Amino acid sequence: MTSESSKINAATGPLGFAQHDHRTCVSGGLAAAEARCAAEGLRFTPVRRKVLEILLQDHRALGAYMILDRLREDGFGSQPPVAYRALDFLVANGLAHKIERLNAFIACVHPSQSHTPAFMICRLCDAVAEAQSSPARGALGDAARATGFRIERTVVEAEGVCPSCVDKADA
Amino acid sequence: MTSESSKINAATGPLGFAQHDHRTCVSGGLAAAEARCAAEGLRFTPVRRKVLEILLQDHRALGAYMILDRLREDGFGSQPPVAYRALDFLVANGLAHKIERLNAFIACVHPSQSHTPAFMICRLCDAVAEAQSSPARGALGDAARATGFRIERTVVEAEGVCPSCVDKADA
DNA sequence: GGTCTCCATGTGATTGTATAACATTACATA
DNA sequence: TATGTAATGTTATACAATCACATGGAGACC
Repeated sequence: MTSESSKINAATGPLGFAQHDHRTCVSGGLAAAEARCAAEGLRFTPVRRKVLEILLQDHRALGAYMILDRLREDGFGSQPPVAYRALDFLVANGLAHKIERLNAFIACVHPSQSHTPAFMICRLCDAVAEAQSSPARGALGDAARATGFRIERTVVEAEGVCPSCVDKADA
Repeated sequence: MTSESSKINAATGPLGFAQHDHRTCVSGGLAAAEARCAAEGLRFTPVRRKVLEILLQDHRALGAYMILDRLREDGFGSQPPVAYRALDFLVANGLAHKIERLNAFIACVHPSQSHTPAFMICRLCDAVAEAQSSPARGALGDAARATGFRIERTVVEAEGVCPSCVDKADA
């Protein structure tokens, strides 16, 4: 990673590219996950919790091996399957998302409701914001209906420049 | 690759999941690429041509190392950068697309016009159909405008079941 | 309490995807 | 012919993902 130093500081950076009190993101996210797992009889084990905590610390997508490094620092297993299994669990249960464009993962910002997420990825600072989408309502949905394709899942990711990087570029 | 045997035969399979005369796909695609490169002063070199030809043979996304194998068979260089550079050229000039969900590549079905493609990926037979999309007009565009995010490129991919696999499942 | 079973965790090894770094070749043109 | 540039080629390596198998703990059941 060559550009780590130019990245935003998550503690003061954007969530949905907006300023916010970042402390509540981690604690709130963990609490919400805990509640959801309890409600649905899922096992929110230490590794899974730790991985979600790691993801919640940044509004940015993390690669599996970055996560693995942090797991190792905290005394967890450090082989790839440890991270991938926890990530699979989190993604399967809507607590995290995979950003296909980056082959990387990010915590979900509203894990309570079921949703079809869309992402905005800043190519300058790597920040990622989650939005709602309903691709099945637009041109894609029309094409699917026309051909008889049955949509089960959609990936919607926009790459571009986030507001704060736009400002910096203009300045 | 475990599921090669269960895949459709491209020669009789769907394009946009519709039956068609597949012979014209390869020759027509190559001719269109040739014309476009000539018109824009791009160099349609032997490797680039071969890679496009390989992609045009299937309406399905091919991984880089699959492409590399076929390049080797035809006496081209067989190291990763050979394939990746040709693919970069094709993608940059709208002659092919990357399917992020699959980390794989597919020939563009209408390379003449500039467009924002969307893809429908069949999880049963791996066929991929290209459609149009205009994500900036929907919920994602609203979110981007609301936050000030400047969209430069979008990835829209739907995973599901294509019409012919739906039929087989029902039968 | 025992012990069985299931699931999660852990490890080592392997496969697949992508790029960095650098040497060489092909070609246009001055 | 000399020169600049784009394309090709090679080696090596980083990053992403999965396979196969061993271990261990939590809860169900007797």
